[in-house]
Amino acid sequence: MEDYLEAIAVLRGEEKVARVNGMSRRLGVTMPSVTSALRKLSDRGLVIHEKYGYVSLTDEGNKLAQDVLRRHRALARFFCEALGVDKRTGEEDACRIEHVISPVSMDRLTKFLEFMAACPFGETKFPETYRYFLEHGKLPQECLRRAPK
Amino acid sequence: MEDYLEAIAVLRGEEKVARVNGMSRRLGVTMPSVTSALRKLSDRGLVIHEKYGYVSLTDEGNKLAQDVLRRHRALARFFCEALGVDKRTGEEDACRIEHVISPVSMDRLTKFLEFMAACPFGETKFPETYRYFLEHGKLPQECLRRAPK
DNA sequence: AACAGGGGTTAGTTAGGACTAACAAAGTAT
DNA sequence: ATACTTTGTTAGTCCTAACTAACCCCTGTT
Repeated sequence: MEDYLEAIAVLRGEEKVARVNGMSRRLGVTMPSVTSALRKLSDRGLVIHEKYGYVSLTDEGNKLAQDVLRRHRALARFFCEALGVDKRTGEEDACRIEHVISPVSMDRLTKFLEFMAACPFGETKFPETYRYFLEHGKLPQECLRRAPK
Repeated sequence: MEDYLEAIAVLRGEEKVARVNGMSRRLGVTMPSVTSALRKLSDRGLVIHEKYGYVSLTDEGNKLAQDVLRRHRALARFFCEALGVDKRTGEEDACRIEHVISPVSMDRLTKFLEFMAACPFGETKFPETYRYFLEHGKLPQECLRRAPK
């Protein structure tokens, strides 16, 4: 179901509106599958979908969708940028993992990306400095000192 | 299904033999679920299971189980040791992700762990040095030189 | 105004994977 | 040897999430 929410959010961003057909193609499922998913999501108060019309998200649905997207993007970045996996594969893995990873691990992974970004010149002691970063939310003094500007 | 194979391999390691009851408790499912899974796996030639008897793996089943275990252990190590996730959560995430991660990403993750382990004093330029490590299978000269012995 | 054709829906199926209830085999104790 | 307990199995049900086939809406063309 999260996939459907995510697809709606992305389509509305890319093409202004989300329709059954677009979702169907994006998700690689048939239109009846989309229709039935939308009915369920509508029952749960997450999407708005009047018959034969456009699809949009309720506030609650949007919150969920944005959260999935956040996870997706972080995972994709991790695989592609950090681990050097090709974009296609990284995206696919993000798509599957985003639904099963725990909040705790997700949080750590996000922090790891921040840590990488924060590291002056990419130089660091890993995982020692990362541990410090986790605890204090910033790099240790001696690490920052090495980075003028 | 991979979970069942994995459970058999682990139980045979821990308690010498795998039985339905043990698998049931380890996997958190009822015994009928185990029985029915075993029938399927047996049909596919992956496990050997005579009624009311012990459960074991065929060569092919064992190969698959060992592969899942390898993935599981690498993922758990990554979450726990690299990212600093608590053991419990790391294990749970490994359990779920091991079934959906692509071979490519799994390979990179494994390499990342090797990279971490190989890094003298844990000091490195990430991700630059990691990229070098990926390409050449070892740390660059100037990095090794800093590590006497 | 009729009518194609694409988008959308409904109805009905299938497959996987879990569950409960009830029964059968094995093991253990008296 | 028999009765009880534990372990396993069978049968039948449910739920989810996909699918196909067949039927609706809508719009643009002529």
